[in-house]
Amino acid sequence: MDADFEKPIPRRRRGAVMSDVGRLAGVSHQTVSRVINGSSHVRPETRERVLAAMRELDYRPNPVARALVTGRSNTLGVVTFDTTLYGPASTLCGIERAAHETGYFIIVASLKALDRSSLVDAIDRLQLHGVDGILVIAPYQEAADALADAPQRIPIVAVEAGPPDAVPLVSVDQVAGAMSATRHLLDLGHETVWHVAGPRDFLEARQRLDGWRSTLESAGAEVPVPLEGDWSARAGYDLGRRLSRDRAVTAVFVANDQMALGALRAMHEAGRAIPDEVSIVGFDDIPEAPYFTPPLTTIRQDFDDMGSRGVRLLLRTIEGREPAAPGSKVQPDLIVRASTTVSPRG
Amino acid sequence: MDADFEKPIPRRRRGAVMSDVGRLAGVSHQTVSRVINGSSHVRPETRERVLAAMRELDYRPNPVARALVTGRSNTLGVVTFDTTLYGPASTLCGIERAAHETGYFIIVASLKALDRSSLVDAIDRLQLHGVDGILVIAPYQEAADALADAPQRIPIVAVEAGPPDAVPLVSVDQVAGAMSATRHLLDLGHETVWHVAGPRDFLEARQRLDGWRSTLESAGAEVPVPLEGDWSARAGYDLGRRLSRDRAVTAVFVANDQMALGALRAMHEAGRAIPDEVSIVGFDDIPEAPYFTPPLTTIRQDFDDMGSRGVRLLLRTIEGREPAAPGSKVQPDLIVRASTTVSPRG
DNA sequence: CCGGCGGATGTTAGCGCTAACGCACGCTTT
DNA sequence: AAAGCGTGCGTTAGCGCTAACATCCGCCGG
Repeated sequence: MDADFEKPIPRRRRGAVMSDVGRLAGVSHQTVSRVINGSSHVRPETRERVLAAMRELDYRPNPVARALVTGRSNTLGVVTFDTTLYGPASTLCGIERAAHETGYFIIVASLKALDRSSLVDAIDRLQLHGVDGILVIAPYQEAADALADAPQRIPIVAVEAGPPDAVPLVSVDQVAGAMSATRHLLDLGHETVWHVAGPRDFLEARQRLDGWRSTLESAGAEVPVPLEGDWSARAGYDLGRRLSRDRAVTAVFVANDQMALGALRAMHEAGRAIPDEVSIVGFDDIPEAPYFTPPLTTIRQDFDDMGSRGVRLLLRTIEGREPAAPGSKVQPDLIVRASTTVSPRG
Repeated sequence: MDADFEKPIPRRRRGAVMSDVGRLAGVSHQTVSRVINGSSHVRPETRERVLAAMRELDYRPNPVARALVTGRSNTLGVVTFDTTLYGPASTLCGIERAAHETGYFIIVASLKALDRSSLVDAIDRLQLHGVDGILVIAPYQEAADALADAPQRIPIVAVEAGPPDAVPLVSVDQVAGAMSATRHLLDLGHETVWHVAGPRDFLEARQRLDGWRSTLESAGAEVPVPLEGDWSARAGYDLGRRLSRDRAVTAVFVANDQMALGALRAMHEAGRAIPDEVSIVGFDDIPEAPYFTPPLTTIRQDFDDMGSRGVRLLLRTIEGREPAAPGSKVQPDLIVRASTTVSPRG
């Protein structure tokens, strides 16, 4: 007993805790807490002493303990599905950067399957883990549906694509992008434009398809049957071969740059000159696009920016300002390079 | 007092907690804890009742509270530096997948600067946040140095590259990869092989450089002055233009596929036929490499696998089996495609 | 001269969980 | 039959922090 009493210093395996700081500064742990949380009711002199003690002990508050009591963790959850695709990967990167700048951590939950239960499950797990808000990068129909009727106990923002009105959404205007790609080709004198679409369960793929179709229709051009790929260069190649056999094809709008690369390759192998015989437009403007053979005309999406805008929106919601901000939609840019030119029949 | 006694149900804003489950099952909250943690000292019948109560209340344990008391969080930290590069992005993806499969969460801290303090800082923040272990993807010299003398209170594993012996390392044998690339070119009859290297502060860039140089030296070939790029297609293009002006250049080993793409483009523009006049080998085997013009001969690295092996190693260390496993090094594969052929002077 | 008020601080309760011990019970051992 | 021991639970302390209240003190007006 006495022995215990003689050594009041409980040697911790971890760093100093709040009461250690308090003891050294001659105040209670609560005053230390006040200093940390910027309470105004602390005498400047006391504050200084506490700050000095914190420095001396190299004290850092324990976020886990704080999270337990406040229910807030300074952590944002991100639900994503396939981080190797250029879009999601860049978006994630932008999110991370933006979160980091505002002092938040990012915790990632990736989906194993594309069904609704796995999306709900991921949101659930993140929530349980104490995140303050969630960003969802899951631009396909199932996810959007699931998101629309998921129980939302904490703020959620969808990035890239999502259900129309259920949650705030930060996205690029896919329809407008597809329209300007198609219009660009039409303006070059092509009678019509073929389309290599993305997987039909991807919202973006559908929107690009819609933009393409409507532009063709309103221009009175024939609407060819669209082909459907899986975003990969391989799919673009396979589909490109099909297209290369049809001499009527002079212009193709491909739903992303990787598939466009494959298409470029297929055309080249088939002896179809690009852009002289066939013009091709991609979508995304990946960093490599200017170095394709030929350099690819494409639609630029700023994923990085989208990520950071998503974070800012989410943070605003969390901080309680806007209860349900509507989100925002950015216009993409057409980047004209060497893969498109006037129609050979013009 | 009596009023309080009458309403023992404290309506919670969040879900049920352990004692709610206990109350419903007619046991103490501790017994619920035992059931959850699989203690053997619970009667099967009691266990069933607890399980039923959990199901009825849709109870899920609070990981934050658990983390506070155990000091373990089922969360792994990942320190990364630029997730848009193919390598780190894929590795991160592999890590995420592997972690997810074993029930761990991933929390990401990306470095803003490439100096040592920011690496130490990132590790620190992750640690504070309660992660159980950390994976570092920071394949450049500064980071390796910082890692080597960082205070390691929790298990750390380096992935892709790191300090030789300070921490367990999971990596691909870069030197061997560079050697097989260079040897491939030499075997095709090229007198020597030029090199477009990565940034010199990247460990991988140096190792590839070393492998290239040593192969040339041991073959008695002349060692040209290597060029240094920043991994981007643009750099590959700029450097490729330089190389294209020198008619002596018939074989180039480029340190990654993106730069190789730029080099391909530059050669093409300069009218240098590939592979007939100039052969080019890349490194990484990104998914688009087979669709370049021409399809790129390259060295395949399995990043995804590396990520998951990193996680497994880390988990083994955390679980306390191997205290300091040495890590492992995988051999990369040479993938021969159409960008290389026999020397035009052969 | 005293009640009152508000600024600066301390004390007390938890947040939801696990660890450590306590204790009754039934069974074996000497 | 007394002592021992393992099983199946309950009780009690925290983990490190914040929120809410309690307390002290100096200064004001009535």
